[in-house]
Amino acid sequence: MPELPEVEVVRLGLVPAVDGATVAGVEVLDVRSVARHLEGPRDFEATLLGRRMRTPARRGKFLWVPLDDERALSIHLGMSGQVLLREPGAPLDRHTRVRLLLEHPLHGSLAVHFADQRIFGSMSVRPLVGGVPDHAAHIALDPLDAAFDADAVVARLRRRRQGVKAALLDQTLVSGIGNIYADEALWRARLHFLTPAERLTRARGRLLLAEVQGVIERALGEGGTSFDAQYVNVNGQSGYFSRSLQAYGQEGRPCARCGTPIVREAWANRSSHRCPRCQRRPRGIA
DNA sequence: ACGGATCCCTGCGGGC
DNA sequence: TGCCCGCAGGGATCCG
Repeated sequence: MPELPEVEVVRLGLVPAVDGATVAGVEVLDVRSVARHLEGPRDFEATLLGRRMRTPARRGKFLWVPLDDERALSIHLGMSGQVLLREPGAPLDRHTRVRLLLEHPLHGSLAVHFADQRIFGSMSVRPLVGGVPDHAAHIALDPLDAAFDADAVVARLRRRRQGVKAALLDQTLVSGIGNIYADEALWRARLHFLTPAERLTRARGRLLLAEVQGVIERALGEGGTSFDAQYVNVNGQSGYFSRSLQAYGQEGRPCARCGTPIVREAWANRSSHRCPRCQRRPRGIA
């Protein structure tokens, strides 16, 4: 479920809790949640135990906690993952799949619950390659990265024949964008999701990326997008950006620009939302 | 290179 | 009430 802003909210919540903490306990409650730890659940537990944690980092939707041994605890929230900070011995949250016990030199003991309803998310310990977990090596920089080069991304975008939404969702081109923020950025840029990326002018491409950046920053400022209790921060609280959505989930509601009802269309086994007037189907596209 | 389908899962809300 | 269906914010992989 979570996209870049939601993952960043989780990362920010984790920083003070885990930076400098030592892992004092690890319990895998559902082995499926550590399937990406190739050495198995027992190794996951043994490997983490006693490790000191450093400042959590993120690229796109990948989140990780660097350890004291050139590896990192890698966390991907998938569609329904949550990282929750709890008192030690606190009752398990629903769908808790992994529980960590940490000892922090300043804050004392703390439990970390990894809860995940659908188990598309995962935890694993992975070697860091160039500062990034090896299984995220193919992920492109995200729009919040200091080294993000918008012009370079636009240049690559304009070489793609695929529809612009498919390009935005391709994590090897630019990372962190999911279905919500793709629809929001396209609405802001007044682009139909099937517009071939190669048809964008350089200026239009830059504008689109600026809209991506803008919507991500605003969402982050609101604590992310929550539709229900599914996406929450490390303290179990929802974000407020769902109030500001203009396209995603707005089927039948008037477009904020022109009043035409927003439509929802099936696309690539998911949904796309757009204003049929502001975001016209491009010529020659069925 | 790209679109599309499939799989990994659980749970919800709507329609009948 | 109960059952079936569609749907859900991700992504790896395979096929054509």
